[in-house]
Amino acid sequence: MSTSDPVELATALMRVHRQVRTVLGAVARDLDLTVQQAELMCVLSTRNPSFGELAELLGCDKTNITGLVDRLVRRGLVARRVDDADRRVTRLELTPAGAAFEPRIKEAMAVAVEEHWGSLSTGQRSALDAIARTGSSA
Amino acid sequence: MSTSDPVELATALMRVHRQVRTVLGAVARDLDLTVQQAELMCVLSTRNPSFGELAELLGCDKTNITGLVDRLVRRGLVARRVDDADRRVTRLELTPAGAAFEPRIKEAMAVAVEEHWGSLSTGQRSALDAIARTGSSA
DNA sequence: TATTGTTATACTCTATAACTATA
DNA sequence: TATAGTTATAGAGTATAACAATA
Repeated sequence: MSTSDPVELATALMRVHRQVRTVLGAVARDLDLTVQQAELMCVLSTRNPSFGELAELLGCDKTNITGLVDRLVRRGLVARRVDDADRRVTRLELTPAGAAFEPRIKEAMAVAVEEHWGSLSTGQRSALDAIARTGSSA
Repeated sequence: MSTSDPVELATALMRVHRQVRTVLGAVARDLDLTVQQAELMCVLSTRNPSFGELAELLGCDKTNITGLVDRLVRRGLVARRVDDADRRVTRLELTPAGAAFEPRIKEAMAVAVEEHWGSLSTGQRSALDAIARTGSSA
């Protein structure tokens, strides 16, 4: 069990990725959201990114952000706001309805996550926290 | 920084999920695969799951497995095999070409992952390993 | 009758290329 | 000329419902 083997690190990350995806998918569906919509909502709770930044945060091409945002705008959860400093840039923000809804996503995720990973020790949780902060600016 | 807060645990997992998705997406695209195709290939390296088990492992409906598998069959990477004990069941296996290809996915992921998370300590890596094994049978 | 995999359908996500508006 | 967001397009992933084969 050589935990410093890069392939094992990759395997573990892929495994966690699959598991989180499954849990998040179920939670999102219960809230009538897709995984990507849920992720975007949660990102907005701490930032007002441009569309290009959103593409980087969500790991997809910028052209996909338009439609993704459109569907959430149609539901009244997010709103576009032109950047005053550079009018080419559009920033995204939660509407009041979106700001009220976003904590429900995280809380539903928290409940589901505790069912699967509730037995993790404090040390393991802080390690996960470090991993989450290490990866990149995302 | 109360790492035992369930919402923080959920937030960290969602963050890792997004980051891994971004990295895996880029790696998969380089190998002319989608994220789901790459995940399926890696799952097959240690199992020969039924289609129902695959759906659970990948966190999607069983009806999606048919098309996902079809595209990999068309590329000669995987093969269906009817279960002798229960002929309703189809099990999936890597072809020789698929078995030769699968390690390249994990190695490419390992290289990319080391770029992002290479600074993790041994303790953090083994914590991640525990998290990956805790979630479920997946 | 119940279960496994498939098909049909509709919608969402995805990248590539070409476009508009702004810088 | 370069950059941010949009549109058009084609392909892949997604769930729901209905179906065929097997148990």
